[in-house]
Amino acid sequence: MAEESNNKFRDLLSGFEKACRARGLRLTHQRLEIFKRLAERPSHPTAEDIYRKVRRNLRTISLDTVYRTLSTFEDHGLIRRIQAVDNVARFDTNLHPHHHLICIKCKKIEDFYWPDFDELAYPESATEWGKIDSGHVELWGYCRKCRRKLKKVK
Amino acid sequence: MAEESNNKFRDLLSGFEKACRARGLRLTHQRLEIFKRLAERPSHPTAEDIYRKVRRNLRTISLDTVYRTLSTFEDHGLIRRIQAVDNVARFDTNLHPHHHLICIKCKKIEDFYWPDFDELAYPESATEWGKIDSGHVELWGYCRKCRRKLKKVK
DNA sequence: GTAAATGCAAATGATTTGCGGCTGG
DNA sequence: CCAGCCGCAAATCATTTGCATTTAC
Repeated sequence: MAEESNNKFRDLLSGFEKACRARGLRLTHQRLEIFKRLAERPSHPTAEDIYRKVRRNLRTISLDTVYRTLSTFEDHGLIRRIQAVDNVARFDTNLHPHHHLICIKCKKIEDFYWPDFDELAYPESATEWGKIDSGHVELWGYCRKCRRKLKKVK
Repeated sequence: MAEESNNKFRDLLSGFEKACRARGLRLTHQRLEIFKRLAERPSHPTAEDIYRKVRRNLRTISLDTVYRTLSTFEDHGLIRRIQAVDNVARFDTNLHPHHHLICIKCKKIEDFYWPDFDELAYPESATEWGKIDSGHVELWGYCRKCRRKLKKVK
């Protein structure tokens, strides 16, 4: 249980429990386990990824519970859904405002921060459209690893 | 055929034909029809949307041909795929650099332009990641129509 | 005790694929 | 002519849903 030694992890967990109580969400084993696996690493797992991880500790959990739980978490603003590539939803536990780098080749998604963008005022065409809630950037390109591979082929 | 009277449309079409020839893509009725229906309006149709439209002129076309054709067009950079909401791919025929406004409620996607963003230099964290090809912004919020509805409920 | 959450199995919906026949170049 | 394309039907893959049972509070 390397996780227990991690203060940040414990904070996330107690924050999660508080948020659930505040919203009347029941603290089930399944939800706790899913949240833990989400919080332990800032990756962008699919529902299947989470399912595989969670199953190690909760042998009987079902995939549809994972789907339902992820949707619930999303509805309550505890996680963010990324629907950018390959028709598979990925989930982002990084709730700080941030942006995504997506590799055209390997489809991996990485987070990055961009203060200059965050400070930019939205253009009129956007504010006229309606009430903007949030904005984020997707940068598409070739990650270092895939670039290296492409060069070899040439 | 209102389309024939439209010069912009004719230019798009002849550009398309030229691009196909240059790439060795056969100019089939299906491809032409699909391209025409895509080019006639700058919306963000799904494969189904296109299929319904194209069927009016090409009664025997099949949905899988539409899927295949859209993928082919995408591979050749003739259209852009938008995978942002609801697990349905939408296709964008606007090839000029632009960005998207997405309504949280009705999920409609609208284009907008943002020169200030386009001029912004990518941050170091991004350029270090790899070679960036393109960048675009998604702004999420409530469009005017949905906002009006929400206010009524309150 | 009771509403909410889960597990199971089956349904759904978008997208893809194998294959035999058609057709543009 | 013949590789590339198409239509058809069936498969696949992610995600959702109905329902009976279990569980957190």
